[in-house]
This record gives sequence, structure tokens and C-alpha cells, in this order.
Amino acid sequence: MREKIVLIDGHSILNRAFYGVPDLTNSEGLHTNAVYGFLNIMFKILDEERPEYLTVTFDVHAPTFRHKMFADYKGTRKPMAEELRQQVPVIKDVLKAMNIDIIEKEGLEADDLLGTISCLCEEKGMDVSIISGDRDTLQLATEHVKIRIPKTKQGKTEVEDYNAAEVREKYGVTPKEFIDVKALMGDTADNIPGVPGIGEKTATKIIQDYKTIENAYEHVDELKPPRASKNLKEYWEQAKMSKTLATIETHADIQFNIEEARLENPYTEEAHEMFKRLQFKNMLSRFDTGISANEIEKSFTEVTDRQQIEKIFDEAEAAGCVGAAVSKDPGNVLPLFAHPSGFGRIAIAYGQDKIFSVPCDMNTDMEYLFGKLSRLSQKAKVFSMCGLKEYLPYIQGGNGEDEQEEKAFDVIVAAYLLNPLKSDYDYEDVAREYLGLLIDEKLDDGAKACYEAYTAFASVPVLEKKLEEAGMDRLFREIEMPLVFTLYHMEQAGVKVEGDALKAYGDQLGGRIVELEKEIYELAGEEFNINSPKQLGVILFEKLQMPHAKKTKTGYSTAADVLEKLAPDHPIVAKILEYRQLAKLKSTYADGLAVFIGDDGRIHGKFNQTITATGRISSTEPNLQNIPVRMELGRLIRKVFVPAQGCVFVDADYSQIELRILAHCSGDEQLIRAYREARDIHRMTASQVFHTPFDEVTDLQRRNAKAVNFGIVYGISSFGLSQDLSITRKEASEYIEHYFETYPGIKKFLDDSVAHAKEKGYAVTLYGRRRPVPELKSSNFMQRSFGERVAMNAPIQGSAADIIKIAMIGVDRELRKRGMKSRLILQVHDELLIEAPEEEVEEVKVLLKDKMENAAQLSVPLIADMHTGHNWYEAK
DNA sequence: GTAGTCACG
DNA sequence: ACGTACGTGACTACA
Repeated sequence: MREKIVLIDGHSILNRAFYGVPDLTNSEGLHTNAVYGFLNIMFKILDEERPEYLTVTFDVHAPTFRHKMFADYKGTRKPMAEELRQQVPVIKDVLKAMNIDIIEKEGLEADDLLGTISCLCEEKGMDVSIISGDRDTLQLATEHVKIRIPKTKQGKTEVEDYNAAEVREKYGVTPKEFIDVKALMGDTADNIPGVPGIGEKTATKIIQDYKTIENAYEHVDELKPPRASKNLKEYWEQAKMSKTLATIETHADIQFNIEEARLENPYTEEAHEMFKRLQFKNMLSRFDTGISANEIEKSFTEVTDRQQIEKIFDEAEAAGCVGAAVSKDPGNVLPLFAHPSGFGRIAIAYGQDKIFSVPCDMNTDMEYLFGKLSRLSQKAKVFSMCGLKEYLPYIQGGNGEDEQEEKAFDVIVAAYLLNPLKSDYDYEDVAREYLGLLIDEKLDDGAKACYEAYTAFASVPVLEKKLEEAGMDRLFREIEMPLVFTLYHMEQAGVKVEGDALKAYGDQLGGRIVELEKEIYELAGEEFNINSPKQLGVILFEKLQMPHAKKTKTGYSTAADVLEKLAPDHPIVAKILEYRQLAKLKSTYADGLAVFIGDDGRIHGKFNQTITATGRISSTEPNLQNIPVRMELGRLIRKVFVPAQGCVFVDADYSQIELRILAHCSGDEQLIRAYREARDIHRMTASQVFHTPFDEVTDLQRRNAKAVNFGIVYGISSFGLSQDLSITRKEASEYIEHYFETYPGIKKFLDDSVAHAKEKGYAVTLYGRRRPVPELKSSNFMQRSFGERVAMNAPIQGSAADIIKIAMIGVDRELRKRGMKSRLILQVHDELLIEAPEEEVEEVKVLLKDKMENAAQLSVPLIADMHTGHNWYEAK
């Protein structure tokens, strides 16, 4: 039996994996797709071949002998993508942790290492498998050396295998002759020039006939076609050089100790830890099950006996901290007995060995379990869940809400504060990041519920400590946790929407849309899908030959700002713009909102607390924070948002809260004075920036100044401002320059914000909320600039979010405390909407204004503008 | 699932 | 030189 060695071309496989596997990042923001793909391929090969030896080769970034011979060799090779470059040391560390042999040597390419080692091993009588994505290595194939080229097809990795015979079969030449073919035809990827006029077909034919380029050159006059003959003569020196470049060195001067390549226990504890950190869950089963099995699972107990259930709840009530979970597991319950929520199991954890799950069944229904949980949520010292708001509808019992609020802990909200950049948070993530627990995806529902409850329980102290270290413990306790309840109340309240009026509005739009469609087809001379930017681009920019100003990655841009510039050129453009506008209103708002109107005639949208990077709330299903207002036609939709019978809307929005926060944070005297004196801030900015007396500021100047003020809040850039105002970059730069001369305090504040974020790695709000800004470390100019803008914007936008959250909690609590019927129902970043019974309106107006304006004490006043109305259109 | 577009603050 | 304003979510088309 021949022994076997597997040789992996490290960079080549990593590169393939990088482009073949969709982008992946772990919770630390580390890109992992190439490492993941590499290991997938490696494990597949190891499983198949079970080799005795394994070596991975890497190129070293140093000139190779080829560079020394030929100055421009691979001179045009593109630099490695940043996300890939970062993963090179990672894969090396993983391999080292697995005790896998790595070879790299300066002045040699991976190919030459592969060639030399494979030659050595073959001479020793071993079988060799070379894993590479690079077809150049095919020249190394022999009877005992197999070249294996992995291919990714629809997410599955397949491997093409080549011994010498397969190379001959596929390419018509022997592996050695393969080099000569390449010398003739060249290889643009490797920057190897070929002979002009000789392509793959001709090259193969010539080498089949003459075996080597040298022999072909001796018979150069016989070569066909004549073009090949002539050009080989003329480019002979180049062909020889190309052959040298293409030839893989098989006798390089390297030390190779076969014993170091011996594959022994790659599944070390150290490697296991790395796999956990990289979050390669499905690879963890490779590690000894004894290591990966979580001890904690032994404590999972399913309880069905009624007395037992009572007992554990009694114990839990007496315990200090309880974690709970509710899961959708109808189990064996007949549909008749299933709970309308779809939930069928609860779990609680209140100690390392006190982890129980309780399914509902014939004897124990969900109502009973929810009742137990409600009581527990009021009695326990700390009651923790993952995503508490979702479960509040079921565990809100009687009047114990105040007690519940004080005890509540949501580990997901805590995890969000600690890292608001993640796109989603689930208990598995929290368990892994804060408890070091990896949860097997294949567990049954009971075990998963136990894990979730245990995670809620066990991560409380860990998260509390982290929050405190980050200075966010008060933000969490005094703002974010109370807000969970306020948002829950808002969702429960919902907003009444007139379904019939909405339908009528949609029908009206529909009529006009059909008209526009006809007119557009007429003008275009054909029918096409106006909603398809691709098809529209063809019509406008090819058929109608309009000048295309901007391009996107995939084709022409047909965005509104581009079309607006084109409008004078052709009547079709204005029609398309109108069509777009109406289609948007109909699909997203008229039709889109209708499906969310519930049986109570109200829309109960979701307010999400753990989505945004800055601390804002987001709204989904439907999004109630982007209901049209800027254009009159769209704004009409707001007429269907109405208060309940006998009620009125009371609406309040902060006046320029972000600029006021900027004034406060920067301490800029000019701006602070302006706000204290209640000046028209945009007019004043215009007056100072454009050196014009206050009363003589033109509308245009004021508009421009307003845009500059906006720009400042976004993290100003001359390009952005020039786009917004349709002015040159130079002019925009001058505006900015003048602005900073006028308000030196603001300039300093913005610079300090960036400097702080660069030093600490995150931006921070007035209330200690953090936003990480990893882009500031990027070597890419674009990314870094983005990071700088983020560092300027996040403290402002985030502080505004903090303040309105404080106001919301204050309003919600006060309304309830006073026993009023008025309810907070919507938040739109700087605006709050209350549905108030007629008789409470005056009290609500005072209360709302007070809570908003006094949510924070800044060095400038906070002003809330109040409106009332019988629909949202009127109340604005 | 991604890209383009557009609604809001 | 790089090629953008900050933060969201929903819809449509299309691979």
C-alpha cells in the first residue's frame, strides 16, 4: 500500500473560496468566507483520501526568481482584495492550531514548492494529490501525482481529477507538453506573453506534432498556418522566455521533512476554540464530541407533571434571577387545544442545574403556562428573556406591570447596545459571544427552549458587567428597558386606518397609472415594463438615444435625479417620473398598507429597538415612519390615518433637534446664542456664511444655508453638498469653509468626534450610547471617509434618538399614571403622535410638550411644535 | 438573494 | 486619485 500526501496550494484555494463563497462575517466583523471555503474543501479532500501526510504551501510576498529574471513578470497582477488579505493570517493560524504543516519560502512561488515536494514524494514511492485552483499545475500530473481542481457549482464543491492520462485526454498533450502549449498561446492571467497569432487550437496542434517548442522551432518553416511559422520565428525569444516562466520548478532548493507533514490529531482544543470564534458551526462536529457537547445539556429537564410544574415555578419565584423562553412547539397537542399564538412550550432557568422545559399538552394548556410565567415575571428579582417585547402580550397579567418593568431584562436589547452593528440578534449569538456556548442546530425543541431560557438566565451578569464597563448601564436600565414596554404599548394601541378611503385613493391612482402607461408606450413606440430599470434604460438610452449621465454597476441609472435632468429632452421622461411616483404610492402605500389593517380597523405595526446603528427606532410591517409628506399627492394618504371615535390626534415634532444638539455638544457660542434668541437659524447661517445682512438674505441663500446645515449633521463633504445643491464642488467647498469660519466651535467638535472615534473605535452619544466605526481603520480612502462622516453624524443622530426615547417613556408613563385614555401611537424619529379623547386634548398638549421639551436639559432650548387634527394630514 | 428605486427623518 | 452625503424599509425586477 502506497502512502499518500495531500499538497494544498494555499493562496490558490483561499482565492477560489473567497470568490466562490458568499461574504460571511463573524460577530466581531471579521470576514470569514475564504477561510470557511478553504476548510470546506480541505475537509472534503481529507475525508475522501484519508492521507498520511498533508502540507499547505503559501507564496511569500517577496520577489521570486521569475521577477528577478523578468522585470515585468506579473507586474500587472491586481492587488489582493482587502477582505481576502485579512483572511490570510487567519487561515494560517487555523492550520497551525490544527498542527498542519505550512511551507513558504521566499523567492519561490507556491507552484514551485508544490512541484518540488510532489517530485520528492513520488520518488519516495508515495501517491501525491495536489489541490489547486490553478490549471498550470496540470504539468505536474503523472501516474502517481494527481491534480485536483475544486469547482463550486451551486454551492456544492466538486473536484476535477487529473492524472497524466486525464490531462492527455482533455488537452491532447502530455503534462510536460502542456508547458510548451502554454508558452505558445500565452496566459494573460499570469502575464505570460504568447506568440501572436497562435491560439489554443494551433498551439496544441503544433505541440502534438513536434512535442516541444524547441523542436518546433527547428522545423519552423514547416509550421502551419504560415502565420504561425512567421510569428514563431519573429517571437522566438519571447516564446523561450514564456516557457521558462510557465515551467514549474521541481527541484527547488528547499528543506522538506516528510515527518513534519504527518497528519496527526488536527482536531485540537485550540483549533476548536478558533472554529467557535469563527462561527463555523457545521464544522464543529469534527471535533471530539466529548469536547463540543455542552455540559449544561445534562441539566435540561422536561416537566409534564402538574405538581412538578408548580414546584419549579415556586422555586423560580424564590430564585434571584430567572431566564425564560417561549417557543412554538405544538408537540402532540390536538389543533383544538393549540394556543392561538402558535406557542406550545415554555422553558425557565434559574440555576446551572435548574433548567426546565414544559410543553403544553392535554393536561397543561398554554393559558395556564402563560399565567405561571406572568406571575413569575412579577415575583422574580430579575426576569430575563430574549426579545421580551414579543412575549409581553401573553405574560401581561392584571396590574402587575410596574413590578414587571422593574425586574425585566432583555438580553437581546443588552447585546444590541454592546454591538449595534449586527444585522440580527438571536439567543444562539448571545450564548456564543457571552457564554462561550455553541448550540447544536439539530437539537429538539425542548432542548432549544432550555438553551434559550438558560441563555437568558446566565448572560444577565455577564451583560450587566459589560454594559457597566462600557458606561451604558444607565442607558440600558433607564432608557432601553423601559422603552421595551413603551414600544409594546404603542404596538398594542396601533393606529386606526380608514380602509375604504384607502381603497378609493388606490383606485384613483390606478386609473391615472393606466392612462400614463398608455401614453408612455405610445411615446416609446412599444410596450415594455416601466418598472424594470433595465428595460427602461434600453428604451431611453438606446432606442430614444438620450444622453446617459450616470451609470450604475449593472447599467444605466434611471433614478429620479437623472431623469429630471433629461425631462426637457423628451416628453416621455416627465410621464415616467409621474408614473413612478404613482406606482410607488399605490404599491407601497395604498395597496401595501391595506393588508395590515386588522379586524379592529387598526394597523399594529412593529417598532424595532435593535436594528439601527445609531440608536434610532425602526418601523416595519408596515413601515409607519415613511408615510409620504413632502409631496401633496402623497401627503393625502395621511387623511386615512384617523383617531378613534371621539378622539383627536395630538402631534408634536422637535424643531431642528439635531442642530440644537450640535449647538449644545460643540458649545459654539454663535449657534447657542442664535437658538437662545430663537432666531431663524437657516437665515442666520445664510447671513453669516454669505456675508449678507440678516434682513437681506434671499430665499436661495436661505435654502443653500439650510442644505449646508443638513450637510454638517451628515458629516459634511463638498461632493455631497454640491450634488444636493447642483453647484460645483469648488463652490460647495467655499460654503463649507465659510461655515467653519463662522462657527469655529462646530469645526472643532466635528474634528474631535472623528479623533475620538479613531482613538476609541466608536462614536458616543450624550447618554453614552456607542456606535463602533471600524471603517476608520480601513486603508481604503472611501471606506475611511465614510467612517469619518459616521463619526461626525452618529453622536448627533444618536443623541436625538436618546432624547426622544426619554420623552416617549415619560409620556407613556405619565398618561398611564394619570389614568388617562390618551395613548402614544407613533414615533417618527423627531415626532410623536398621540390619540387623545376630545376631553383630554388640552391636558395632553401640555403634557406632551413638557415631556418632549424637558427630556433633556441642553444649553439651548428644545422646542416641540404642536398640532392637532382629525387625521394625520391635519395634525402636521 | 441582490440591485435599483424611492418613501421618510 | 479615490467617488459620497447620515439613518431606515418596502416594492419590483431579475439572476
